[in-house]
Amino acid sequence: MHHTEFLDDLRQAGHRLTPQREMILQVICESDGHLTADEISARVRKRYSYLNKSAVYRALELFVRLGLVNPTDFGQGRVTYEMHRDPHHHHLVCRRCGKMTQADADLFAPVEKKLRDEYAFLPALDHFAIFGLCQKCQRSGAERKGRRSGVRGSGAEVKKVYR
Amino acid sequence: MHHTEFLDDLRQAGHRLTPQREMILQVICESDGHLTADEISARVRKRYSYLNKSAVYRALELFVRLGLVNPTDFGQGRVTYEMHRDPHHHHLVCRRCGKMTQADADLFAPVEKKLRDEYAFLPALDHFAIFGLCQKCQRSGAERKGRRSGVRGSGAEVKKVYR
DNA sequence: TTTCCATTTGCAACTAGTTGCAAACAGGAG
DNA sequence: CTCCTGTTTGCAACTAGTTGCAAATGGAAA
Repeated sequence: MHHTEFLDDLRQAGHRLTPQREMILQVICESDGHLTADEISARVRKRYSYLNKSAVYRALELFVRLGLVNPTDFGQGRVTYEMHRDPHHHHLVCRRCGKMTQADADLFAPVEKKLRDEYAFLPALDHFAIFGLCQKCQRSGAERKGRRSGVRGSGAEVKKVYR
Repeated sequence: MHHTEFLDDLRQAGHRLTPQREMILQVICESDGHLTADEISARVRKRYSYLNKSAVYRALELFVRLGLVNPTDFGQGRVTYEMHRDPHHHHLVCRRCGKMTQADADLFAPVEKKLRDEYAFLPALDHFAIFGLCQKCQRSGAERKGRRSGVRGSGAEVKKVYR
């Protein structure tokens, strides 16, 4: 998959093909991992004199809107981006050891069905980062120090930023 | 439910009961909606001379960790907080008109089961904000302007920050 | 009641990301 | 090829949130 494949997508959708956008897309396309906005800037600037950070964020926003790129927030205080590739996947992130694994695209199929059928809501359930405990950390952790009443909380600690 | 109920929770968990923490918890407890960190600061300061923003963020992080408070990121560039109350709920947010509705706590039950059984992963699936299109906006929108290949994308636009 | 120390606060400097606006420019029309 | 206009960029100032550190303090122990 070469980034030039996508350049027509841009123009066809009525957007302009600027060198900044092309370089940014190229950099993301050449990487097979998750890149932060800052990493993308750095890589582009190796080849292209200067590039403003607003342009990077605005280009990323556009690519995400067009479905070319997927953003993921792993809760490290910065969002990462990767090319959208099929088949889709979700990320399972262990809150204790940080280990990351992948889960199938169809994980949320029953949720999607329920939301459509019972709530008449068409959800966007692409590509989530799901926090929790991996197998190893479930075993090692004694953690659940019971609370006075069983009322509050499902138990799992919920970290800050999620969507 | 009065905020003093929770003060023992703090101490029992080995944390100190400071006036800042008490006032912050009280403010969240007295509100039945979602408050931003800034709104919380403002409300506390009406009663308590001064309060630093670091203290607010650190207190909120603690309350979230203890399961007293739920954070939600509605994608407006700031996280909101509310008391954790049972029964639980999730938020459905329309990406076009912004309308917000609630969904049942058990929405993710099948996902949780699958992750436990097939991935040996214990997820924290409390209290999500799910983006998509509400019934009205599904009807009104012609939007899906077909793409060259059916390959990429589930269709739904994925906004920036999600977890 | 006083002492003590780990925890917590305030502060200031920092990072990630956003926004409004003027200048630059992609790309279509003449 | 040149002109034109709406789009996009660069910039600077801004917001939300984080971090390291010194000073203050909750609360346990003497």
